[in-house]
Formats: sequence, C-alpha cells, structure tokens
Amino acid sequence: MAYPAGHRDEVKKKIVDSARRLFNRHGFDHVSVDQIMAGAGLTRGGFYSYFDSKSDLYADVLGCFFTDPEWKNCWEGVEVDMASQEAAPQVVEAYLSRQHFEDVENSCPMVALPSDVTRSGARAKCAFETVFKAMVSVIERGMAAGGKERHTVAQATAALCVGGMVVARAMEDRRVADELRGACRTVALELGGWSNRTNARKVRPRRRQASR
Amino acid sequence: MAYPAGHRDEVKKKIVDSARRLFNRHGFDHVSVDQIMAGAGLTRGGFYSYFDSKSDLYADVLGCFFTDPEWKNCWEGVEVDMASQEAAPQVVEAYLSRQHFEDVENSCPMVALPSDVTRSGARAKCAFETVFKAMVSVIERGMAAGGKERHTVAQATAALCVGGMVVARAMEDRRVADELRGACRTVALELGGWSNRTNARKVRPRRRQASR
DNA sequence: TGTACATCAGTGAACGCGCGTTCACTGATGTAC
DNA sequence: TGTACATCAGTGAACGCGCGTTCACTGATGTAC
Repeated sequence: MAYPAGHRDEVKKKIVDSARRLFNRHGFDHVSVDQIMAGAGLTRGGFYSYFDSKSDLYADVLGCFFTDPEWKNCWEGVEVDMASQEAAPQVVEAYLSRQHFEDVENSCPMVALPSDVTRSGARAKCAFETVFKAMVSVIERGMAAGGKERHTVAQATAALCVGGMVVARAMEDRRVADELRGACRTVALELGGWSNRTNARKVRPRRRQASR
Repeated sequence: MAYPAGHRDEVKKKIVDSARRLFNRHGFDHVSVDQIMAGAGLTRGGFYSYFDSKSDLYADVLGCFFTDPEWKNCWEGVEVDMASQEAAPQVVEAYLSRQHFEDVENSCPMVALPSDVTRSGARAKCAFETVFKAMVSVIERGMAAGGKERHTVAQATAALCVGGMVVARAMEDRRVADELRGACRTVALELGGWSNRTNARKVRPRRRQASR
C-alpha cells in the first residue's frame, strides 16, 4: 500500500466536514465541488475517487448529526450523556438557543437543509429520518409521563424545535425571530414537563463576565 | 395604449402562479425562467419586461399565501372566513392534512421553501415573515384562553404545524411521516384547546363514498 | 366602415458564465532487495 | 542503509451542458382620420 491505513478515511472525513459547513451555510446547489475540496485542502479532481457524485456526498453529510458520536461538539453547553434523562431539556434549549440560531455552519441539518432533502433521493431522506428519530428518542427518554401519549408528545416536541428554528431563520426581523424562539422554548419545555427547572441558563453560552 | 388596461396584470399573475407551482415542487434553483414562462403560456424573452430578475419574482410568489385573498382555494375543505374563531382549528387540521402533505404544488411556501428563503434577500424574508404572522393571527384568534400566554402558545402552535410538515416531507418512510403528522395534529389541537371538537373530519377531503 | 399608423407585448437567437464530471498525468509514499 | 520500483492519492486542463440575461426584431392591438 502506498499510503498508511486510515489515510483515506481521514481525508474522506475532512471532505464531509467541509461539505457539511458549506451546505449548511449556502445550501446544496450553491456549493461547488471546487469549494468543498478547497475547504478540505484539496483540489477538484480528487473528489471522484471518494464519492460517485456530488449528491452521493449528501447523505453522508446529513448523517453526521445526532447519530455521529462527535455531534455534541457542535453545541457547546450540551455536556450530558445523550442516554441520560437530563439530556432532553438541554437538547431542547440548545436547539432553540441563540447560539444554534447564529452558528449556521454547525447547525443541525434538519434546520438548514429540509427543503433540499425533500427534493433529494431515498438515501438523503433516510438519513434525515434517522436524525429526527434520534432526536425524538432523546426527548422521549427525558419525559416523565408514561403511556403511549409520551411518544406522541415527544414527536411533536421535536417537530416544534425544528419548526421554530426553521421559521426563525427565514425571518427578516431579528426581534420577531427571537420572540418566536422564546415561545417555542417555553411551550416545548412545558410539553416535556421541564418548565420548573432552575438550571435553565446552563446551556446558553455565557456572553460576558458580570460587568458590574 | 396598444393593449387593454389590466392585460399586464393578468399576465403577471399567470407568471407568478406558474412560478409558485414550479418553485413549490422543485425549489428555486431547479426551475428555469424558460419553464416558468412556458407554464404561463409564454416564452423566455418576455420575462424581463415583468421582473428585474428571477429572484425578484421570488418575493411575489411567497406573498400569495395567507395574505392573498385567494389563498384559500389552495386547500379544499377550508371554507370558513379567516376572521372567524372557527377558522383556527380548521387551518391547523388542513395544514397537517394528507392533502397538504401530498399536494406539493399548492403547498404553503413556508413548508416547501424555508431553506431557500433563509438564504435569500430581505424581500423574500419579509414576505415569509408576513405569511407566518398571518398564520399566527388566525390561530390566536381561535384560542379561548386570554392573557399574554395566548400569543406565545399561538406562535408555538404555528411553528409546530410548519415544522411537522417540513419534517414529514423530508422523510423516506410514508408511515413514519403519517404518524408524525398525526402526533403534531393531536398536540396542536390540544395547545389551542380544540381537542374535543366533533367535526374533526370536516376538513379532510373525502376519499371515496362509503363502499359498504 | 375602412385604411394607415403608433405602440408595445411577446419572440427566439445569441452570449457568457459557472459547474459537474472526466482523464491523462504527476509525485508522494511504502516496499523489495 | 541505500536504491529502484510499484502503487495510487491527488492534480488541473478540458469538455459539455444548462441557465440567466440581453437585444434586435415581429406582429397583435387599439386609435386617428
């Protein structure tokens, strides 16, 4: 072998990561293979030895949220094990946080790319579905009430988080968007039964040290 | 004047309508000016006497839902005056209905085009914002409970409707998407206080006459 | 009513650009001896 | 340790295509007389 084992995997990961950031920011159609490869420190031609086509890349990019063990790194402040009960309200708050609103590059792909996925093929849709189911699982695990209603409410709560962010991002007036995020946060926490938590500020990045 | 007054307005409307259907189905970038004009029964060249550019069309297309007096035609089954209290639960159910899920061409643009709008200019975002606010208004008007919480819950309910449809459309497995729509419908109706309605089937298009 | 005319809605060929994809080639790497 | 070699990761020029936009032109319409 001309190159050490694992070399290709590393490079492939770099390409996917570059693509994830660019797709999140500009959408599938407004990102060129040139840009993706440049973002990974490579040039155009090599792309096709890693992927069959540009759209082949797409599903790989979508899968790297929730299901990827490293996805947590995208949101500072979420430090709890995803399997624990406490993860649920943290995920809800992080999802609707100002940080997630602003950090488009590291955004959840369900917020940044849903229209693109809707018009894509089965692989991309499957990846999207998997990501959403993972989010529902985390939320459901953190809910107190049992019964079959729990799954229903968990699904709706996840849809509320995604919908709130999607709509907020598409608005022109920042204050209206902020208000919407706040409303979704309040209602989502109520739905999950986490309204009375005291550590609500924990997942927000600290803006500045107290100045007074 | 060489042509009757109102002629240009009629033609412009045809172009916007053709664009709305095509954008909803394929997204802004996958629709060409040729296709839009062909859909309106015209040819390429005339486009630029009606619009400055392709993206100039965009905001006009977005505005034709909720704010356009004819938008109701897009959803059969919603027959109530938008100003009445009864409109709210009907809109929620119609929004999350199978018909809206399937009829992509006549879909609400907030479901079909949110990612596109996020990356667009101020005009498109303003139009999106207006449409969302109109939806929130209809929902809030139909809610019983007063107080400032009413607005909060109305905003979240609207976001839940949009989010539920956006996510459902991006899924591969039809049954999972149906389940999600159902869950969002249940929770949205509960949030608005409309759970005990008896005319729940009213807004669903009748599939077939009773066969037994 | 009929004819000549002015207006302007609509046409379609042409231009230029960017992008996805291909492919013959380069050169970095580990291996054999 | 040092040299020749085989492998294959990465390069970048080139191709073909589609699309947004422009523009000189056509022809349909209402108006003046």
